Amino acid sequence: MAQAPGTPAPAFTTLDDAFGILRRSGHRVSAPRRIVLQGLLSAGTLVTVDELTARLTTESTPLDTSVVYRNLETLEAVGLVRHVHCGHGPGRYAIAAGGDREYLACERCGAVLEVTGDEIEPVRREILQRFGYRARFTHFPILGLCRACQERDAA
Amino acid sequence: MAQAPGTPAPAFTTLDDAFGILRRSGHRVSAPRRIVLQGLLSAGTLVTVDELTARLTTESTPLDTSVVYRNLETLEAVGLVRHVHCGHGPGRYAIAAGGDREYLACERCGAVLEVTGDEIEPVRREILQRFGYRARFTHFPILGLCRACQERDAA
DNA sequence: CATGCTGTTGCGAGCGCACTGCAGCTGTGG
DNA sequence: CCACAGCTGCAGTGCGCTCGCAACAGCATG
Repeated sequence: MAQAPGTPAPAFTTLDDAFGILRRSGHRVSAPRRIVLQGLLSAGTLVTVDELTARLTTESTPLDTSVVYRNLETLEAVGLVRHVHCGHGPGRYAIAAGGDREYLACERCGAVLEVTGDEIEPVRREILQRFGYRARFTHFPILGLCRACQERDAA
Repeated sequence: MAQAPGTPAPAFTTLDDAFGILRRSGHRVSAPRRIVLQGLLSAGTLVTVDELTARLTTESTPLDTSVVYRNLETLEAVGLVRHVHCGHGPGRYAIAAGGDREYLACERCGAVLEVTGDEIEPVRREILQRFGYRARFTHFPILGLCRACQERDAA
């Protein structure tokens, strides 16, 4: 239920919405910021900073990875973006559209399944009952084998 | 049920047992190897490479971190050691005593709860039923808040 | 529309963790 | 005791991410 640390879920629909949210929280709407947000929106899925930077650099002006990192951090702080760490390797970012999401990732093929807090609640309840831990898979997903990789294993 | 990738569970009881296992799998029992294994055994809990190196360097001869990494890798390959990644930060290593273990880690205080595969099976079953993923928490734990930190939050 | 404050950029440097290459050394089976 | 893998020790590399700082540019304000 709770969103990323100390942030409401804005659920913006247009880029201008997002820019408004940024301004209202005391941030500026700079060119790199616009580009990053737009790039993330058009990517649609989880992307790494390098992927995002590469994609956005070819399409327009050069873009520094440190700037991308800083912007993603800012965007995440106001709730427009979230990111997840799937096993080793770099973090993956996405637009925070609507409520919170929890993740399952495949250790073999890298597939990431995104589910809502409600869908995963029974799992969390099971864990809480048995071990007393209040689990969150918003930032560090459940890792394992997806169905396809299990079937590939069976063969 | 399955142990770390492609390895039986040796369940050694003494250091000499462990050395025998090493030799039988075509590895040598060198001084650093002995020291690392002994250090890990006497640590009792999950330790990082840096902690282990520091602890073992003061007690004896200098020890290179790359050697420690390589030895831990070898020891893990023969099933004497395992390691887990709790959130950000370095991996944590422990003696692989007996069957496989799965982990829950607290994002706030860093506490790590170690449970058996059997204990966590109901959780895995729930996940498999609902999402088709065969989850493993042997290498990447369930992250969340431990009981103590939840109570601290409530207050 | 001009001004100034302050958040942001761009660039280099740096950090933590982990891994690699290689020459020289050493445990081990014969 | 010997020879030959396997291992050590050291320096160096790579990746993901962060920081410092001077120059720049949104944005509120007059």
